[in-house]
This record gives sequence, structure tokens and C-alpha cells, in this order.
Amino acid sequence: MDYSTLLNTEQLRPVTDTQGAVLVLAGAGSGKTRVLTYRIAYLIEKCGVSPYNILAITFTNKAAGEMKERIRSVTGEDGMWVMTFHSFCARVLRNDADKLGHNRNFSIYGEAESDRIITRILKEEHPEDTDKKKSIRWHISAAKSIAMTPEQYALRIKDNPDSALITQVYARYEEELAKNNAFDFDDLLLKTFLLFAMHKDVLEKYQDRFLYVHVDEFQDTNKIQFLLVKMLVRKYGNIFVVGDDDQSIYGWRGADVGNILNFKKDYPDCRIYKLERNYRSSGNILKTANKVIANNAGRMGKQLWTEKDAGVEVAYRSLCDDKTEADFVLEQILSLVKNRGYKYSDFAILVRINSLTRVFEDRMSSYGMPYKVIGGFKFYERKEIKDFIAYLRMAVNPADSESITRIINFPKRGIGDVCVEALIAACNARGLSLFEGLKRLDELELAPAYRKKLAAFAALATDLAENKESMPLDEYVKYVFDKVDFYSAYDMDDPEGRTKLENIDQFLTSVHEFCADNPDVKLEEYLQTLSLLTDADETDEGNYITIATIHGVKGLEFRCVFIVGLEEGIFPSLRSDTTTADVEEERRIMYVAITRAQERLWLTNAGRRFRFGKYESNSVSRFVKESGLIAATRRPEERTVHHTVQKALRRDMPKFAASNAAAAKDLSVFKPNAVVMHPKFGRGVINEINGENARIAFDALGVKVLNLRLAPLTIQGE
DNA sequence: CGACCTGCGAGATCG
DNA sequence: TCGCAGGTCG
Repeated sequence: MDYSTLLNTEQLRPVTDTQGAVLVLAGAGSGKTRVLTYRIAYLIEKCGVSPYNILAITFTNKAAGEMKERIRSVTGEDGMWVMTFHSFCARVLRNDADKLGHNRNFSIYGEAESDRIITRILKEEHPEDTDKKKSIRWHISAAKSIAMTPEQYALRIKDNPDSALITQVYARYEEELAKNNAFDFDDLLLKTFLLFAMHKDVLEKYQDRFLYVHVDEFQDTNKIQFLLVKMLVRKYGNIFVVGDDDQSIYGWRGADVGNILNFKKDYPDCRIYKLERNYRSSGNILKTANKVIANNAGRMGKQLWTEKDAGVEVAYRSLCDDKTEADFVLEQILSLVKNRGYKYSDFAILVRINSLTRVFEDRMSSYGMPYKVIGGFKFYERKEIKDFIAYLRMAVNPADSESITRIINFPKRGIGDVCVEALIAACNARGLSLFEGLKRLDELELAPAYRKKLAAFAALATDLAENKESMPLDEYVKYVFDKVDFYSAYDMDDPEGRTKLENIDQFLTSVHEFCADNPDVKLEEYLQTLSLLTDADETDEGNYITIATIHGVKGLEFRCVFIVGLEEGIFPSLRSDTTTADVEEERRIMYVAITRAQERLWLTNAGRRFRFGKYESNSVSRFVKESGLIAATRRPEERTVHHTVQKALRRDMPKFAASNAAAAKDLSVFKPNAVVMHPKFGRGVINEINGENARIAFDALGVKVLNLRLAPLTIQGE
């Protein structure tokens, strides 16, 4: 392979610099993944390094999957370790968890499980402080991501009035996790670090295996992640990290930009390469991005450039309210799809906070436009899915009392809180885990009524645990579904109940697919994979508009991007304790948003927005001013969607304004009392028409107000 | 035990 | 406005 034809000179240098420490500062759209992929290919092809000796760490599972695929298509190599920090650690721990007092079938707890445990501890020991559980969870996580024990952390936060409470709950929390044979997400990193620190032989095994270590999105690593990597490469020193200090947007979660800014201190001999040529965005888009980020002080300093044309001007629109803003965006999309051959999948609507997606979802669904929301609701966080998974966890890890208490009375078995308390007390008295206690109920001190109900659950639990090996995974989950009788747990006449069953069904389908891809997979492996999965990891290539938070589209690109809700208080999102550092992070988020766009970019804000049950007014975001696009505004309140849209059509798209089917739709056919059909809502009758908006009474769903020009309505008669 | 009522608070979220 | 947690009552 001739690498010099595949890469520009900027990219080629780090790819061929294979020994020692290398830092690549890669601007947005500069071919970062390409460099990483070819660097690994180069090691294999030109340096004779075995893929077995290479490790690549990515930020998301999705990124890992994509990189794996690219490496496979370039080198034909498969099965290399390309994964997230958490997956890497889970794999290491699976082999050596016994050295930490856990066993290999440990459960991985997410935030919800952590919350449950913390709430329980607070209820037992500090009932007056239960409202502090969020802050406590945050502190525990913060302590773990800088590798501090409760005692060490207590010193660090000694000025915090709750420091005693926090560290005491932290200590109890650790005991609980140990008892349940469970790790939380922070533990995966921390305990692997401790394992390496305490067991030189284990560390050396991995040091001798991974001779070349790569880390992507290095700007978003936290302290413990960097410590882990440093440890791994200490013996051979081959560390290759790629990142962009301007795209560090996880500071609030412990990501430490210092890792990238001070890389040279840790590796004095390192070589630093900059990738500043952008291949993604038009000249105008890039200019806007550079202008905005230039307002940040703490930067390593990069100036992106492109050989692309300036392209379409970046547009800024101020709309009177949130609904009008949504209509404006949808109007632009429809017009470009109809007249310029764009597909729905070319568009992304980016928001700073999740709650802004709603108005877009509502309107797209009324207008029959295909869309998909990234992030927001999380499939695996749904109660019904967690309940199902809890049964699987119990079968694999009987020590997992947390999962048992979750499902002991779901579906309803008449086992209430009092009964569960009695069981826990009886088990504690004998030093048994809940599962052991359930198996030996006759030995426990319990009221006969409780014993009887618990016996039924105990029989179920034992049966599930005994049968997990006796059939393939996909058959087993179906077996659990039937045996637990999820079907009768939900009311099919209740739409909510039906949705829940559908979700469980979807979960079962995903297990089938997983089994097809990974034949002979064991339940315990599947569960650990599952715990590390998120919705953002789903890849599918449908033709839909993407609605997402900016954090959710990191690393992605779209031909057309709308950044909406550009208002002070929303973006930048300001809390009372705002510091410059916070604003700089907000600005980096803005920078990430802008640099997602390839061809067209719009910034919008609304003068009035419905939030928390009432209208609120926010001033225009400082980022709009910084982008130099503020000129085209009057007072937003004076404008209506009609004027804005007409003006936009005239100014930006004069050639096709006339042929825009959406704009030219003949509205005179719609009259009060006309019967209309809507593909989603069914039959309805127009009650009242007010300009372009009509109040329509749908037979199935009641009255809705729709924009006649946008909504896919057909006249059925009068 | 479980259905219903009331009050409170509301950020982004990799794994 | 909406979702959750905690309290009350049948």
C-alpha cells in the first residue's frame, strides 16, 4: 500500500512515526480517524507488528465498531482490540476479578442502580438527607475518577459542609457493591487501575501484549483513564494519542483537558503533530467556526483551513417563538428536499438541551416527516427493560441482591416492602445473601404468610438460575419471558402496557440478532456487553432527519445543520455559579456543533419559548454575535413565520421559491367543516382556519392545530 | 398492598 | 408542563 497517496503530508508524518510517544492535535474534520486507521495499518503492514499486539481505545462503542470495520477493510485483519476504556476494563476484570474479591460474573451497575443503593443507604442512616442523593452520587463518581478512597476524598472536600456525609455514604456504598459482586462504571476504570497497581504480574501480561497503544478523543479522557494508559505503556513507551483541545466538551464529567495540554510534561520526548486542513466543511462554515472559537483563551492554538469554496452563506434567523422556529426549520428542509435533491438524512437539528427536541418531534410527526432523536430517552434505561435484565442478572450473579429486590415483586406477587425488609433482616442475621436465603427459607425466621409468597419467587429464581446453561441464549431469554410471565404482567388494553410489551419484544429481538452475530455466546458475556451499550451506539442508515443534542453527534457530520435555541440561558446554558471555564466549555460545544456541517448551516433563536409551563423570553446567544451574523434582525416579536419564511425563500432561494411545492400549495381547498385525511392521525374535520393554521378535530386523537401548508392533509369531502 | 394525591424541581451524559 | 417521590387512605 502506498501511504503517501492515501494521506496528505500532514497526516503521513504521524502515521509513519511509529516509536515512542506521539500526540496528534487533529482539528474537526481533518481526517483524525483516517490517521488512526492508517497508522494501525502501517504498523501491521510495514513494521510487521502483529494485530495481537495493538490496542486502540475509542470514546464510544459506535466509534469502536466503525474503526474496527475500517481497519478490517484496509488490512483484512479482524479481532483486534478496538474498544472503549470501559469495555477494555470489563474484559480485564473478567479474567482477574477474583484478585479484587469479586468473581468473573460481576454485575455492572449504571447510574440508576447507584441511585437506588445510595437512596437506601441514606434512608437507613441519614433519612433527613435523602434529597442529597444526586450530589452524593456525583461526589462518589468524582472521587473515583481521580482514584481517591473515601478517606482521601474527605480531606479534599473538607470545606464542604456535607463532607462527612458524602464520604461516609461513599464508604458504605463500596461495601454494598462488594457484597453484590458488582462494579459501577467508574469502578471498571478504577478497579482495573488498582488491579494493575497491586498485581505486577497482571500488569506485565498486558504490557507485554499491547506493545502499541492508541487513544482517540484524548481531550475527553479523565485522570484515571490517563493513569491507566500511562501504566500500560510504561514498559515499552509506544503511546499514540489523538485529540482536539477545542472539542473537549465533557469537562463537567471529569474529562481533564490537562491530559492533552500537559502531554509533553509526561512524555518529554514526544512528537506533536497538528492536523489543520479541514476536509469537511465549506469555507464559510469553517470561517464561522474559527471566529467563534477564537474567543476562548485556554487553547493550544490551531487555525483550520480548507481548499473548498466559500459555499453558501451561513444563515442566522430570529423567530418569534419556538413553534415558529420549528416551522422555519422544517420549511427549509422540505424546500431543499423538494428542489435540491437533498435527502432527509442529510439534515441534523442540533440542540443544547434535550427538552428543545420536543417541539420538533411534535411537528414532524404531524407533518409526516421522518425523524429520529439521538439520545434523550434511552432504551436500556426503560423500566420494563431493566426489569427483564434484572432477571438475567440474578441468574448469572446470585450475589446481586440489588437486582433481586428490583424484581422480587415484579410482576406483582404480593411481596410488599415490609415482607422484603423481613427477608433482608433474616438473611443478614444469618449472613446469607438474598439468593441463598431464598433457597433456604425454612431456616429463616419469617411469618408463614411471607414464607409462602417468598417460596414461590424462590422457586422461580432457582429455576432460572439452573436453566441458564441448558439452552442457547436466545432460547433462554424466551424461556425467562414465559416463565416469569411478562405477558400477563402488562395490560394489553392499556396503550402504555402494550408499548412496554413491545419494548420487551424488541429487546428479545435484539438478543436474537446478537446471537446470530455471536454464535455460542454465553449469557454472562452478553450481559456485560449490554451494560456498556447505549442508544447512541445504534447504527442504521434510514432516510430520516436527525434531531440530537450536540453531545450526541460528536464525531458525526451532516450536509445541512441547524443549530437552534441560540439563546442566553439555553446556549450557553447558564447556571448561577457560572465561571469563565464554563462559558469556554459552552463555546467549545458551539464549535463542535458548527463543525458538524458540510454545506449549509443555520443558526436560529426564538424570542419567546414555552418552558416549565409558561412562556419565557431569552436574549440572543452571545455565540450568534461572536459568529458575526447578527445583522439581519429586527425585534423578533414583530415577525411571524409567514414573513420570515417568505423572506428566506426570496433571499436565499430565489430560483426555486416559485417551484417550491410546499410554499405553492393551494390552501383554498381547505375550508371549515371540510373532512380531511392525515396519514398518521386518520380522519378529521376542520373546525376553524386562521391564516395557514387550522384547528382540526381528529376522530381518534382529538383537536390539533396544524399548519396547512406543511401537514400532509388530503381533502375527503365536506 | 396498591391506588391516588400533592409538592417540587427542571443540564449536557461518553460508558 | 411533566415526572417523580413520598404520604395517605381504602
